[in-house]
Amino acid sequence: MGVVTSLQVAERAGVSQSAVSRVFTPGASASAKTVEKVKRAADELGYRPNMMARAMITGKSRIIGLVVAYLDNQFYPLALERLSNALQAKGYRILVFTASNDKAHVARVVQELMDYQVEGIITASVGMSSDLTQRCEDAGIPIVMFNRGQDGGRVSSVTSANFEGGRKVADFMIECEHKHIAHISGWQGSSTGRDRQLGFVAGLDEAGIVPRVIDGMYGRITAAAATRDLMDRRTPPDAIFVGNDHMAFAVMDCLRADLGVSVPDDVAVIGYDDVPMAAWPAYGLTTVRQPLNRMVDATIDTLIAQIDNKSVTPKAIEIDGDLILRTSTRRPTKGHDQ
Amino acid sequence: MGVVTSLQVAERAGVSQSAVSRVFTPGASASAKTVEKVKRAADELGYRPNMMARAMITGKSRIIGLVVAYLDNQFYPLALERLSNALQAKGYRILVFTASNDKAHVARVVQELMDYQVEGIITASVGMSSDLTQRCEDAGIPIVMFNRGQDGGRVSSVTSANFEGGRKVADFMIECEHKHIAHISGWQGSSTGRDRQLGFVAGLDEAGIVPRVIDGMYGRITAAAATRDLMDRRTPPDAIFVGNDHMAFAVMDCLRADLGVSVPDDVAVIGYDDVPMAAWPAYGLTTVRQPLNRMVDATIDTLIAQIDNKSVTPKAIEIDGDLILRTSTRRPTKGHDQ
DNA sequence: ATGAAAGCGCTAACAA
DNA sequence: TTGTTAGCGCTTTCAT
Repeated sequence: MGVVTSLQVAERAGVSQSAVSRVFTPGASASAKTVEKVKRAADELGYRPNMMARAMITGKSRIIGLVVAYLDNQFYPLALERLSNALQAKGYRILVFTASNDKAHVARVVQELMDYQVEGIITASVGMSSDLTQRCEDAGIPIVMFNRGQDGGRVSSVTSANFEGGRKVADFMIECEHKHIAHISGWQGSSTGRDRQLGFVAGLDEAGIVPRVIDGMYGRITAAAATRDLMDRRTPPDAIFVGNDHMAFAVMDCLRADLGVSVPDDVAVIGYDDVPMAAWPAYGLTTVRQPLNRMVDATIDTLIAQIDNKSVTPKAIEIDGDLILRTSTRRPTKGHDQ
Repeated sequence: MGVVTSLQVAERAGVSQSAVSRVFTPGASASAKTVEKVKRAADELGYRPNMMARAMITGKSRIIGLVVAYLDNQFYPLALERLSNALQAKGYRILVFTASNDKAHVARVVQELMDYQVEGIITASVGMSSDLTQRCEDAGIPIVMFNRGQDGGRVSSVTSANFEGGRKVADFMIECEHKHIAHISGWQGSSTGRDRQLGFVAGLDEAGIVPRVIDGMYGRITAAAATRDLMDRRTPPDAIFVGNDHMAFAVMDCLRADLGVSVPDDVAVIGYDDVPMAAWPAYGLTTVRQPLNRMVDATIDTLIAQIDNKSVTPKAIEIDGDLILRTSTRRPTKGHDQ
């Protein structure tokens, strides 16, 4: 039957129970002979240490909590996969919760994670209320927000340089001499959505251009509706910056299939993220790359640093990403500086 | 500081520690007055039961292990999201591991899951060796394989009716009077890949057609290579059945962008899964639907039944899915029966 | 309905 | 290096 205890192994190996424990504890010492005897007995019995019991004693569960919202935007499954792999490689397990962007829901879920004594929490693209942040701090559980910032700066976050990213798109559109520019923004309830828009607007402002802006809410349907709205105006845009790739695909679909508009000839479209699909020929989406691997590495490094040394202060990390030129835009007419 | 124990709550509430335990134990009894006192004290102290300790005693961790392979095929993130939501709703948490399709890797990962005393395991599209199956059985841990079958029938599995699905595609192609038919199959190391191919070949056989078959290995690059291979022949196919949507998109990209071939005019393409992207106008992929929600429900029901009653026998559940007609195929020239 | 007491399987001092 | 001992925070008899 399944449950073999260290005591049974000890009896079979003819040593004390603590000897068994030591053999299976990474930083412990036992004579080669003891190790040999114990390992043999353990193998014969099919013994494996009970991680729950170990976690209870040590206070270290070796589990990281991951809170993630919707998985229909390809960026997140990929982030999840990378985070999972990297964490596994470092000996951590992942307890996953899905949560909507509703703060109350997130709070419930984070609370549950804390009940499981997770050593740290990563939230991927969900917002945290500041009292929730406080509770985690009180409980001594480090948090890193992935792809979302937080105003207070009381919690670590890893994002791409969203403001600069938005500005890069603006600069490019100016070079291309687009005149009628629109922005279907990321959800304005998210820092990423706001920052990209802010950078974009600031960049266009230098050329004296004020874009039309509609909140796309990170959804396909809302983005398509926004597209139709934009194109119905007397002077439809000749370039649209979309708050992320996921929406940009919907925008391109709407433009081409519903409205019969050509991309990039009639309208240029630029996204944000550079998910793999952006490179597929069906879209060829020009977009600002979020360097996923570097973001994941930064997230994990930050989290583990905070786990190992609770006193390190939270920091907001921004990782720079390039504008990747593809076929959803034309080449600039002027030279592209730098 | 974070750690508040039931003992501290007991002292503050002026009751015994066991009283506190009972108040927080679902099936226990305490007087309204005690409940009131304890809840108030717990709130003031910010007490929450330690799930690790509880799990250690009861042997019920309320955790389900989930082993998943690659997340780049949209079908899996969606499945993960649905499984996660449904399991959360039933009070279970999910410990996620990513594993390659390498049996040794899967074995390691499942073993680790067992170390955490998970109450059950779901494997999504990864294969299990039979001795691993045996070990889980010995440990009394139920397993359900999602979207993969197992020959022995010693473990439960939930799949779509893959053989019938393949046959439906064959019937449709025959109705459309396609003559030169090819199949870029799912990985032949997977039951799903094999069953779909078997059904397809069997269906075509009734019309005396033998398709050209290449293993697409579930990858974009391999699928594109297979496409090029097929189209280079003296008599290129006029219809291709692709083992899943993920590859089918690559096939369509290759056909249209690389080879300048029209879909469906020159070649019809049919996929398998019906991921959301299949309905996007850029592809409009005709495909066999795998009813995700029903598959998820069946998976969870089966798993929980086995957890609640260890003696229920494993069963292989197959869920029927329709062929969804879109623009990657022409309408049949003959009437479509039924 | 309640409290006292005995562990769950393990780690971590402490002696030896 | 080893065994002995004392818990980790909780659930669960067993009396009361």
